[in-house]
Amino acid sequence: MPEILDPASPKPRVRFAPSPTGFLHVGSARTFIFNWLYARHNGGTMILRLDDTDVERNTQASVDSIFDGLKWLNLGWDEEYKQSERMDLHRKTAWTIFEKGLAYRDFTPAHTGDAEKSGAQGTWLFNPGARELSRTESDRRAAAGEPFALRFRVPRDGGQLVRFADAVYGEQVKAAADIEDFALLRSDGMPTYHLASCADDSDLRISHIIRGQDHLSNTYKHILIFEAAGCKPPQFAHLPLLVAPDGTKLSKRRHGPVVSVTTYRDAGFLSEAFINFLCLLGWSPKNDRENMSLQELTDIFSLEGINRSNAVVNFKEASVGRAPSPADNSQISPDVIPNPPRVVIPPLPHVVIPSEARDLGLAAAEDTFDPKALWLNAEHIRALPVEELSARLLPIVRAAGFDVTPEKMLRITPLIRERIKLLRDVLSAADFFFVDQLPPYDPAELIPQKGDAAMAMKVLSRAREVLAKIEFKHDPLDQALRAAALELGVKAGQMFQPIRLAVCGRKNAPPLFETLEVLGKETTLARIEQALAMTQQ
RNA sequence: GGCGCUAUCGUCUAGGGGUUAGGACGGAAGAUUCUCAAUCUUCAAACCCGGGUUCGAUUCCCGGUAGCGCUACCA
Repeated sequence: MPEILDPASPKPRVRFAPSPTGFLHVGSARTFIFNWLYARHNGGTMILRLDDTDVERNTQASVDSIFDGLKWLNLGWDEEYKQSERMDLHRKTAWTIFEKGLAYRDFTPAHTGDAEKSGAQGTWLFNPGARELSRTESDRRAAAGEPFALRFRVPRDGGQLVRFADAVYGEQVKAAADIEDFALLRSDGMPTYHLASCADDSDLRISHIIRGQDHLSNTYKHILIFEAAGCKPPQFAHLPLLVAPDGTKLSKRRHGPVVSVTTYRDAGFLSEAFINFLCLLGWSPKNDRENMSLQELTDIFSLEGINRSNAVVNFKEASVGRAPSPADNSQISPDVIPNPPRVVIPPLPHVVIPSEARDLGLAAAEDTFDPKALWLNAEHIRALPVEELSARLLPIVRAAGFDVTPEKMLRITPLIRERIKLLRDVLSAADFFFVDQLPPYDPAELIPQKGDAAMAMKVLSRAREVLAKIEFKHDPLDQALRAAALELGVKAGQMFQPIRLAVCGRKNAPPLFETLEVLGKETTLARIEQALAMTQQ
């Protein structure tokens, strides 16, 4: 419940007001973040309000999805409301406007749709005759039970102008004559978005409305409502839209799950990196800083840094886990599906055969997201203390079916920390630490650069001897294996590479000595043994 | 169709009447290391078009074009 604040308080009150008609997408998430940042920067209040006045399209699944996404963002909010529980207020506001003569009943049946829309020339402003209906006539028909919508009586003459100052887009002016008589109440008595939104913003004493630019032209209507209701309009700040690489607005149908916040979560983004990334779209600190912590963002965020042109989220379209579509032939529109299918999950190492396939699986996920988001995520991963990163990795590894102790994970983490861009990459980057049995690999890969099968044999058998009798610590391993290489007359690289392959099952892996140290003598020797057996065939 | 908003490298952006138009991601090349990654160095890459104002416009003004938004008893 709202705390009672001094109405003259300089502390801003902002709100994020999603309508639960689809999953939380990245554009909405950014709006939430900017509101939150503004509130926190100024010591204000962040309000979450579910704008659920469209009973037809609202779904509980969507509400869940929005909370899912916001929970992951982990920013929190101070107050929470649901518009559907405040309809008395909305209606009261509507009738107040009506009593002032600034709204009228329109008994015209609702537009049935696109029929006239396609062929429409010019702009529809109001239904003929409705505006002029006398109050007594209007009251009589209403009393007789005739359905009507309540419409705002937009001033039609005198060349009136509606104006407001937008913190981002500057002074905005529009001729009232160009604004249609929009509805306040539907014929079923339900408030419309415009009415409910303004009534609530005023009642909740919202000081700043920070929202998508798609509402810029709606704002004139809102100004009209605020004024008709006798309220002072809040400050407005419209945000440039986030669009897809093709320039169109983000949509699940067209662009797939990449537009959903939960996709980023499931792919292994750190929420702080995701937030950082979103902040850089349409806003700039103007000092070339890019990699920023939440605290830094909070400290330097300001409305002045917001720019006016749309920003593209540079993802690769539809390369991410396309809906398993033909299977689910649900009739609901794709935009309404609350939790889109997850990203292609890199196949589990112990299931997959060729290492190329593994790499491809990973590449698919990485190619999907905006490269900058990936880079920032990698930066944030590296900035995390090892303990923290390890703790975040562990549940992912376990969920993939590997039994790893926190202690072992903590030893593995420093080895892969600079090699992963997404948390999920741990599965492909550290797979060989988790499995008992390495997936099969081509024995030909054991052959070192500028070497042959004989050299591989020679190196591996020598390694087997040497490793059997030394301590598995970085320095001794380093010295012993280099010495062995010297004895055998091969280059260090030619010595290390067959061992790496035998032990990791692939060519690219973390540094050898650290790896052996974590893997331990027993596993290492067993894998070298296996490799030797393979080269013999 | 009407009304509105926007326009700097591929992408995110800084800048602003005179600049070698800056940074970042991504790309390319090189250095480095036992591979990969990380790191470092270097390179390629942009002011939508046309008028006007001005000694001088990428910057200011107008027009065009393009993109986007609104134009519902959706939000």
